[in-house]
Amino acid sequence: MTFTFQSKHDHHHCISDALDNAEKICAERGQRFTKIRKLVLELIWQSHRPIGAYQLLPEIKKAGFNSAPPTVYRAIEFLQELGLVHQISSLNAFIGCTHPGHQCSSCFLICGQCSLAVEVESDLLGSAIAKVSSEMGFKVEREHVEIVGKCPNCLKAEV
Amino acid sequence: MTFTFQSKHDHHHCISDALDNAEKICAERGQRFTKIRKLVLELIWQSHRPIGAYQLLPEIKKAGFNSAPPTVYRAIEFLQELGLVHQISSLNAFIGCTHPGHQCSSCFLICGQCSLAVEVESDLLGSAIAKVSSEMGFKVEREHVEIVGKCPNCLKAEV
DNA sequence: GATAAAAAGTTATAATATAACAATTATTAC
DNA sequence: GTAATAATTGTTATATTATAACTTTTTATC
Repeated sequence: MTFTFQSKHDHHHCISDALDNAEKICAERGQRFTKIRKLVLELIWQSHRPIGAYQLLPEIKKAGFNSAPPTVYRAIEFLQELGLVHQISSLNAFIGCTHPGHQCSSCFLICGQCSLAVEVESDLLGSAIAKVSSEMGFKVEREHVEIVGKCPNCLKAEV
Repeated sequence: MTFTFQSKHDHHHCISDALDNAEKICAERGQRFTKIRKLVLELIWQSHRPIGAYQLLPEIKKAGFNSAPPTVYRAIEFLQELGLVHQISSLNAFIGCTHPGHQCSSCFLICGQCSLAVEVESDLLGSAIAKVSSEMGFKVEREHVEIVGKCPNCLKAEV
């Protein structure tokens, strides 16, 4: 049921799933899922496109919160630490995690045209990284795998 | 002869190799390897650590060039387009390419402690990315694979 | 309810990157 | 060789992204 570039899907379901999941994970870890944190997560989940921190500020203001940068960065940091949000470094942007709690390696397929991004888990990828690292005597802590290209929708539209 | 976290190597050789290579690639492509471009490449190659654009500015000034940000960003952009330099997005930094001209997928192993970074080529990684992408109907254009962790030197020093 | 801890508000600023236009240098055509 | 053209670099200003430091408010604990 995860998003796979197919344009037809019930996105409200994506959002509510993400929020429910967050609620659960916060509870498990004894962390507070405050209004701002929830709002920021919801705003990040407004689409399957990575979104910049500053783009969230106006909406946060509309919702009646303080909308200075630290507000949104603090919420994002919190969400990242719980694995609910990922940073897409090459875009200076953030996206909701579609596999929260999973240990498996994942990568982001990011369309350079429409900006849609899909997170894909892959054991093959994980083992490739593990092999490369162990051969170098390197101990992996974090992985950032961002693949930029064209999504199937944009490829189809090209013809 | 590529750097692999082993601390003992003739780094002057790394630098001169990189500059020679750049010279050759520029010639092949009919591009001008100007003084600034050469200097910036040399400065980026001063170590095997990703370096920020602003860190280069003082050295550029010392060398008697204009040292406003556009100077260095333009040179970096040029070098990136020729595949001589890579951006490490997660650090907002740049590093010299150790496999210029190669088509193979590569990833960066970045030590979170000493900041040393090694670029490793891997067919296994390439095929994992190819598989994941093709399954999604996604056409790959660029890959950013950044693995953060601990290098063998820092692991050894830990005990 | 008092106390301590956590979170959010607030102000200021740091760090990174680019836009826009002018001046210079190199290349090409004649 | 010189004029015209293109490429590169200089320069000024500013946009974008992110964090530091301190205050106030809210929540949890005793």
